Amino acid sequence: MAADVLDEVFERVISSRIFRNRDILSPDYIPEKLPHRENEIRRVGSVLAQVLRGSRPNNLFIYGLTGTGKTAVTLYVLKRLVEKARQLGVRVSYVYVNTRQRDTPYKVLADIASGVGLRVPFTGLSTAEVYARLVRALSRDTGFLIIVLDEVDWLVRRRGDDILYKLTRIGYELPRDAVKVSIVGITNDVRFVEMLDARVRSSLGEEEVVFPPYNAEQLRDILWDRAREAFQPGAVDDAVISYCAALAAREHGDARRALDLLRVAGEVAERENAPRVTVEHVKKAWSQLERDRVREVVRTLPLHARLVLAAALLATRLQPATTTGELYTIYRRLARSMGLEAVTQRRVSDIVSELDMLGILNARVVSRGRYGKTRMISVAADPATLEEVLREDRRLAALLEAKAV
DNA sequence: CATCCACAGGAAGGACGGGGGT
DNA sequence: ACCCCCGTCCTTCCTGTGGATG
Repeated sequence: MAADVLDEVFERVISSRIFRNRDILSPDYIPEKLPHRENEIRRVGSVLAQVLRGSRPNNLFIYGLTGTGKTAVTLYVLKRLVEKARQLGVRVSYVYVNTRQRDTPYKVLADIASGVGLRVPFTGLSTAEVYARLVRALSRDTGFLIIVLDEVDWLVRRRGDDILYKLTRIGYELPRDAVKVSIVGITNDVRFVEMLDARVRSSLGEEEVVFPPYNAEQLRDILWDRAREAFQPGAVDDAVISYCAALAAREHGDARRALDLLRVAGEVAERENAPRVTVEHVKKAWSQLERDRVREVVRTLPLHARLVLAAALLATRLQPATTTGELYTIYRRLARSMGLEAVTQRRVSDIVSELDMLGILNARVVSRGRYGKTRMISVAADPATLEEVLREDRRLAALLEAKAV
């Protein structure tokens, strides 16, 4: 009997009425065509193509909001460039590091090192030692190396621009006939340059390309482009695509979100054994994506951060926004009732900032004149989802049960 | 118009656990 | 075995500040 159930599942997956090739909608997929990014491809390409003439490309800075195709365009250009270079007998390689996931100087250097075939332990060495080894390895290398630092604003915000400075100067440490290194910095934050040391700024900003967000119409083109290959004929219609595009356009034209949305909508439809994807499926997908995101974030939060979150949740039951001081009072009460030593208000302030950056809380600084300067803190994520995730911890569930704040 | 609130947020550093090189 | 380094949380101490109030 169990076999019959499984057979049914297998059959459904194999002969999907929805998907033809789901991978085409995956976030890692680099498509052959990038609609509405022709100008950007041309600009990035003409900077990096200098290697084909045997000269080091200028360092390049790419700005644009999330999901505007910065990463896709960069990787697309590099992939094509490496192919072309090989035909011409030019040695070109590149290393891609997402500094949001690899958010310390050590990890970034270690990734670059392993990208050029150097084995580096993931901890234990000093950063200076990894740098020295990297320099040694590069000294023996020839050709061109392009280092892509994606979401580099995260790294700089948290760790400063020291490694950026070092990396932009790595060429001076190498023999003249060794590899020529170029840096491509990608950032979501336009004001990011202001955080940089003037020397880094001028070095990294030798060339700049700005990626404008997509509008709903462009998003539709992008979605259709992928949907045609990813879905079975007739499995999606224009209403579904337009709806995805509209939702994503509202989120500053984020194509990644749009594609995620479409993929998950397809998955929902498949699970329901529906003949095709509907707008309802997209709506479900939207909330599922949000839940996944919140769950993922909350799960990795340290205990006191979760307590702060619980405190914020309790506070919003009474009022839309809470000051830092009020939040701290509630938090302290929660901590004490759990028999925990409360962390300082300074620490809670940092936790709030982190939660704000993660999009779980909203915190904006306001001045209330005589009544001081503080932050008004509110819950940004869906409260019900948040509560559900927090309740996975039994002790927190008990705290959230309490009516009185 | 100066004052002064209630914090913001920078700087320095420490405890601790996970992991080196030699 | 020894000492070293890093990242994560956290503390302590600190200077800075927008604008209602007196």
